[in-house]
This record gives sequence, structure tokens and C-alpha cells, in this order.
Amino acid sequence: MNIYDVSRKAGVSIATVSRVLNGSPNVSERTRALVLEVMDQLGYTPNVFARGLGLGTIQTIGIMCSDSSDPYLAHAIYYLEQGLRGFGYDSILCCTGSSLETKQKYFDLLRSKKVDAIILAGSKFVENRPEDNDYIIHAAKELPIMLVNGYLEGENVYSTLCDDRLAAHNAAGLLIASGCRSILYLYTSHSYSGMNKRRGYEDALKGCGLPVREEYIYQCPKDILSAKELLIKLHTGGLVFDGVLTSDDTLAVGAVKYAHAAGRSIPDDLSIVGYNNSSYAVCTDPELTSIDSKIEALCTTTINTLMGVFNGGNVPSRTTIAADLIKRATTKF
Amino acid sequence: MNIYDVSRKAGVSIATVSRVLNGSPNVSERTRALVLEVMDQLGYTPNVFARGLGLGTIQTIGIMCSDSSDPYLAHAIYYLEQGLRGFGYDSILCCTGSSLETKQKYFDLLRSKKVDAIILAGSKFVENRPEDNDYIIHAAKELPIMLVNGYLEGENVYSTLCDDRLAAHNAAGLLIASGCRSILYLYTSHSYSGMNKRRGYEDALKGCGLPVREEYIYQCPKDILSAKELLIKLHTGGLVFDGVLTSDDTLAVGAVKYAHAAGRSIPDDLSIVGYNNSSYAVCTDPELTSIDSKIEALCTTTINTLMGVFNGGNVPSRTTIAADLIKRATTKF
DNA sequence: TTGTAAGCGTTATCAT
DNA sequence: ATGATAACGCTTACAA
Repeated sequence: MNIYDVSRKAGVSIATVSRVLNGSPNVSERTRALVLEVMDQLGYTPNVFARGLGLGTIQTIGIMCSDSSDPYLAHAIYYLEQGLRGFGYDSILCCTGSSLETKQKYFDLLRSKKVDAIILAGSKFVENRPEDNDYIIHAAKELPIMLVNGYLEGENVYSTLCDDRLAAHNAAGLLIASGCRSILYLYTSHSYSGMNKRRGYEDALKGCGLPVREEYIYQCPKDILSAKELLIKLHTGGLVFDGVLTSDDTLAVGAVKYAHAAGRSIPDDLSIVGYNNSSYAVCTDPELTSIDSKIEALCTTTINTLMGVFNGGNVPSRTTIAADLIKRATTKF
Repeated sequence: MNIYDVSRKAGVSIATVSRVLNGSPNVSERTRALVLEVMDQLGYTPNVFARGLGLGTIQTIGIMCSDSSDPYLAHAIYYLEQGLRGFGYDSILCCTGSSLETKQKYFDLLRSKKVDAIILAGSKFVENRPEDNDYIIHAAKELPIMLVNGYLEGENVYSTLCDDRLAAHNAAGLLIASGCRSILYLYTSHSYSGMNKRRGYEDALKGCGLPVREEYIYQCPKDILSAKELLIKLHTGGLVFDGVLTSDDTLAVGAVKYAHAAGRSIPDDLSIVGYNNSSYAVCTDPELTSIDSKIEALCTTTINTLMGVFNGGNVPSRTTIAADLIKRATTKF
């Protein structure tokens, strides 16, 4: 079943069938209707490979993420896939883990599949050593690269990000304003967004004339129990703190569980702020105050930008979206 | 840059290049090395479309799920994608929502992309009215259809599922053995697996000579707060219950929060069992006893079965995997 | 408005 | 072991 069958049955040439297929205006209404009718009768579907060969594109976008089971990224993937499909694009998913080597490998693999663009979801794709990002910059000569919550400068590279620094700054500022004087900052990774959140935390302390102390800043695996254990250890070690700001709700849940275990009351004795406003935020009692990093807006903006690129529009290479602070019960504000 | 460039530079015919590309044994070692060398120099990558045209396949599997942001499905997608990639297959993701119409539409779309198989992740793809599944059965004439935690009988349709009925039966049985007499069953959907869990719950009651009462069985949106509200409503409505079995951890978290709100102590006064052993299970205090539905095993088995199908092996059309019960602190056992 | 024919870059079937 | 060459099914000048 191919275009010849349709053309034969409709009594037209394959060129005409192709025109109908591609919505060319140069077909009479009568012929178009006839061809469509025949296609329908025959249950004809154009062969994507042949089409790809001719057009050099197959309406497919590659989506890379480090781990699609992470709730934040899972949502990103959902919104990206839905958004792309709305524009008629398929999504090839690629979970890369976090080693640079596999990231590069899958990146090339995606390129070899001739995807029309690659979306890098999550801030794990920008390495600290600039030369480690060259493979991305280089590939951007061939196809647009979109970063969701990551930033990289380069021709044909577009970044959409959340203003994490400001969000963390504001949240820490509110903690201070509500009386906290010793705020712990817990984070999971040294990614671009991770570092921005940390800077925001430091901005707030400095802005209020409080000291930035290294012993109040800890990296922790993205894991409820690890965070809980870490805080218990710090607590029993004699560290005094009255607030916890985290780079992810998971860690904040751990902080709530630490408070329960240590018999500290929330928010009177300890304030806690999470990040991402995921469903973890409503798991705990009391429920978490959390920074909403606007993942849906990030994704739809990314896709709109991409479509702008495809249409040759003049699109911004960097778009920043403001976060929201969702106030619940782990803070006094 | 194509096969002709390589053949020219290597001084061989394109047929030979193609043979090298496909690992044909009919190439002398010398020629093979030469061609590979040239490919490397030129940075040649075969065109996937042309290849697809010739072979009729493109090493790509379609994965359908109702909602990739659901934690259970997010994990499924992760394991499926990783497993498939291990066998050299790409994954096209397709989030369908739950309306039959869009499910069919995307199913056809995936078929038109000439994927080598379609994996239906989650139990939302088998409709109660048999004729509503005909489109799947029919498509299976052309390509293998794999169900992850769903069951459908048909030629070239393969199901891998978790023994939810037995798992729910055992869990409810343990609740009863530990003293519960009035166990609520909360579920989210009427899917195949949803119904099995419910049957398991009923099996246990009947097995212990307890009555199955409709007023102890409720459907609830998959949402922490909805579950909490529902239980508060039932409680204030005067319903007496000392155990809650749920079809999803989300609902169980809601049950914990209800208990906190109602001042009931867990597990002394109220026992709770969740389902899926997701990270929600360790969010709460006390942590949830939960049924581990073995999503990773389900996915790897699905993929092994699929590879068996591709290799023409004699593979089972239905594989069942036993669930695990992870005992934590919301139960007395 | 429609048709003819030349690509697109492979694979696969013959020969040799 | 290697090479010509005909598919594969579509798009798209170019002609008519």
C-alpha cells in the first residue's frame, strides 16, 4: 500500500497524491476530495521513512534527561511531550544518567536519528568545565538545542530558566524576617540551578547582615532518609539551627522527619522551606512551604521558543521565569 | 556525506560499504578495516531514513502511558527506556490521557511511525467493553503489543503483570490477623489491576469469614488531600474502621494525614497499607507499610519477552510476577 | 492544475 | 569477496 496504489485508484499521478498529502494549494478541490476519499478507502498511511528521506525531517524531537523517574523531570517530560505533540511532533526520550560520557554518547545517538531538535531537560547538562559543553555548542550548528532550566551560551542554543537565585533569596529573606537567624542550606547537586539557589541563599544572608557560614551549607543525596539522617547528625553534633532551606522538596521532607524525631516543633522551633512544590510538599504534617519552580511554564515556553526557531522567528536565546513561593505550614510567614 | 562519499574515498563500491555497515561476514578484514577507517575520518553516519526505507524498521519502540508524571508510570518509563536502549532500541513516548478516543488516535499515530512494537504501560489500556480493545488486537497482526501490568488476550499480544489480587489478599489477611475487623478499601480506578486488588481484598475478608460491605469500599481521586478529606468525611459520618488498604501510596499518605487530623494513633488505633512502595511510603511519620508491585521486574520482563518475540522465540503470552510486602510502621505486623 | 522524472541514501539481489 | 543495479516510497523541480 503506497502512493502508487492511491494514484492508480484515483486516476491521478503520484505527484498529485503527494500534493494532497502535503496540503499544497495547487490542487483543485475536486481532485483533492477524490484523492482523500481514495486514501480513506484504502486506509493509506504515508511511509514515514520515505517521507523522511525526501524531506530530511521526521517531526521528531529528542528529549534528554538524567532520570525520568525523578518527579521534577517526570513532570518536565510530561509537559514537553504533550506540548510537542500539540504541534505535531513526536518525542524520543533518552535517559542519560549523569556521566558526561553517556550524555555525549546519547546526544550523538539522537543526532544520528536526525531529530529536528534536542531538548535538554534539567540542569544536569551544563558542565562546569566549558570545554565539556563543546559537544553541545558544536551540535547546535546543525539543530537547535533547548535547555530547560539550564543555561549555556551559544549560537542556536536557547535557554529557558527559572529565576532560582531570586526565589531562594526571597525565601531565605522571609525566613530571616520571620525570626530565623541560623538557616541551614541543603542542596543535592552542583548544577547550574543548584548553584543559583545557593547564591540566592547567600544573597539573603548578606543582605540582612548575617554571616555566610560553611558549616550551615551541606550537600546531601536527593533522598528523604539521607536528609533526615544528616540533620540528626548535625543536631547531635551540637549545631544550632532554626531554619532549613532546601534545593528540593525531598530534602525538606527529610527535615520534617528530623524535626519529628528530634521533638522539635514546626514552625515555632524550626522553619522549613522546600523546592519544586511537588506532591511531596503535601505529604507531611505540617505541609511544606515550597518554592514552585514553574516547571509547566518552563516547558511550554521552551516549546514555544522552539517553534519560533523552526519558523525562523527572532526568538530570545534566554528566557527567565519567576518562581512562586507557596506558603504552607512549615514557616511562620 | 553519504555512502557514496565513503565508497569513493575507500575505493570500493557502496555495496561493500553497506556490508561493513551491517556487519556482513562477506567482507575481507582488510577491506573492512579500510572502510571503517574512512568512515571514521569522514565522520560518516548512515542516514536513518534511507535505512528505514530499505529495512522497513528503525529500531524504535512506541511506549504509551496515560500520564508520565505519575510516579508509578514515570518509573515504568524509566526502566523501559533504559532496558530498550540496552538492546539498541529507541523509545518514542506517548502520553495519552485516559480517553479511549485519544488512546486510539495515538496508537495509530505510533503505528504510522512504523515502530517495531508498542508497549502499553499501566493498566489503563484495557477497556471493560471487549470491543473497545479490538483496535489493539487488530494492530497486533502487524506488530507485537506488550502490556505492562495489564492483561489482554490475543495473537501477538503479551502481558506481564503483578499478582495484585494475591498481594492485596495477603495484605488484607495480615491486617485481619493483626486484629483489624473493619477494613476500608480505597482505590483510584477501575482498571484491570485496580479490580484485581479489590478482589484480593474481598478474598481475604471472605476467607476469614468477614462480610464484604459496600460502605467500606470507596473510589477516590489519586490525590493525597482527596483521600484525607474522604476519610474525614466517613469518620465524621460515623463509619467505624480500624484498617485502611489502598490501591496507591498516595491514598495511604492521605490516610495517615487523616489519622493525624482525627487524633487517631497509628498503628494501634488504625492500620494502613499502601501500594507501589513508592517514595511516598517514607514521607510520612510513621512510614507506610506498602505493597511493592515490582515495577522494575515488570519492565525488564516485558522487554525480555519482546526481544524473545523479535528473535522468533517461543515466549509466554502472559507472565505473572509476585508482589512483595514491605513492612514499615503503619501496621502491627 | 496536473504529470513526468530525477533525486533522497540506504539495502538486497544478482552477477562476477 | 566485491560490484552493478534495482528496489524502497516519497518530495519536488520542471514541463505541459
